[in-house]
Amino acid sequence: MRPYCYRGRMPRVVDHEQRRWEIVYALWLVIAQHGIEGVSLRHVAAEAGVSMGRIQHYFGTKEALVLAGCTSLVQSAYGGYRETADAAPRERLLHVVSQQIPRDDAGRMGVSVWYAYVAKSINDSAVRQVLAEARRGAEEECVRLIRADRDDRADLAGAGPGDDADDPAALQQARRLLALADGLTLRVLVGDLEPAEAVSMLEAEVGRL
Amino acid sequence: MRPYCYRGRMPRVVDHEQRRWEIVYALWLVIAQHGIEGVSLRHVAAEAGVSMGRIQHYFGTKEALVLAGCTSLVQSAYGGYRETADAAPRERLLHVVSQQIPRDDAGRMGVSVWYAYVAKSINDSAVRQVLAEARRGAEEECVRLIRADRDDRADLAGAGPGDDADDPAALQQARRLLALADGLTLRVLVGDLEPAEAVSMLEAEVGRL
DNA sequence: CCTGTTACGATGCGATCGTATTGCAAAACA
DNA sequence: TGTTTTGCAATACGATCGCATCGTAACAGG
Repeated sequence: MRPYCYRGRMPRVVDHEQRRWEIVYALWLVIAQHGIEGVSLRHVAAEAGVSMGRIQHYFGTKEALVLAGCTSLVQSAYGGYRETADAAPRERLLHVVSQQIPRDDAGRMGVSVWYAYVAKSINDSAVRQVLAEARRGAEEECVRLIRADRDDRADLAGAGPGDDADDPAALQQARRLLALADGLTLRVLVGDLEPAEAVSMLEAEVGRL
Repeated sequence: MRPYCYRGRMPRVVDHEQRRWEIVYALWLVIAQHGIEGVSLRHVAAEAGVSMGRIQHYFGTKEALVLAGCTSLVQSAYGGYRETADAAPRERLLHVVSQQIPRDDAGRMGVSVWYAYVAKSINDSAVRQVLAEARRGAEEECVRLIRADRDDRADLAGAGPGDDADDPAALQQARRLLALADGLTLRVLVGDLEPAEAVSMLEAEVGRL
């Protein structure tokens, strides 16, 4: 996002990514505490301890800031998933569906922000596209994990992997798991359900594959 | 909510409930189209074709109006459920969990508004209490329906009803069904899932009880 | 040192917000 | 026919909003 003709000149060197991240994190705090309604450039600036001018400099408009907060949230979740790369498919599957269950205050904040964006996505097409892409990615990854897990167990039984055509059974399983995880997450978030119970329900569901 | 010493004097007779409902319906339209962020007294007044003064007269403050829209939404859903009073438990159960799946534009509007309130409930304790009470009611009703359905089938097999102690199995089934319905509803709402597929998944889930 | 570019704080503007206030028309009662 | 009470439209007000603009400090290259 530099000027079109960047040739190495950059006075006043600062870490742009660091600055942007500080502001996005403050944005998340504001959303978690006051909802998306409570987001104003002044509030975010105060929470981050910076001036409004800085936010304008790095994000331009409020809409761009809010959207950047959404993409950062998605990428942060994806980063957490990649750290499980060397686990068994079944463990990774359980991580995908139960990672969002809020267990501590940090988790509560993340999932509060996520739900705020979900609601916003109903009326905001840019946010909707970001979340739709993330959901499609999660769905496809779940399908892969379900098939990998099934193949693992088929190998134990001496059979080869199934056909590679699209797998409606696995797709439906994935959708069911993810939808169930979303619903349980909400109930934990509003205090209607204990985190442990939600996780154990998801474990049971994954175990029945 | 009349003056404390009402003795039948009431000039300028109007139907208060009708007036309130017109305003609440306009509020729902605004929420469905622009989200809760887009709610302002002026917008709602314009959508309802009335003056701001009337909204102030009937609801006082914006916060009270938004909360009234929430309780009206809950009661409207409850009214829809009571119309199924003379159906079999299993049919009623399917209605409870699949009624919120949006099938037409009216359904989409209702569930958009509902999701907006869900997100708001994270930071608004009054809304949270209304939704929590509704959720608890739905959960208890589902438990009743699941047990009634089970007893029906036990009667066919010649056995009596089970014990009346709290039923952890039925409770967990109810929670799982409702959470799954919430997650599927969201996916249909944002266009990631066809309504028919969501309903058929819920039918399969209810059928496996 | 000089010049150019970047980073960003400070400030101002017009729009919009929720709400308090005011005033008046219509209807019930005296 | 007043009088009173209600229903509501109109408007005024102060706060807050997003954003544009301006000024300047910091630094790189010449």
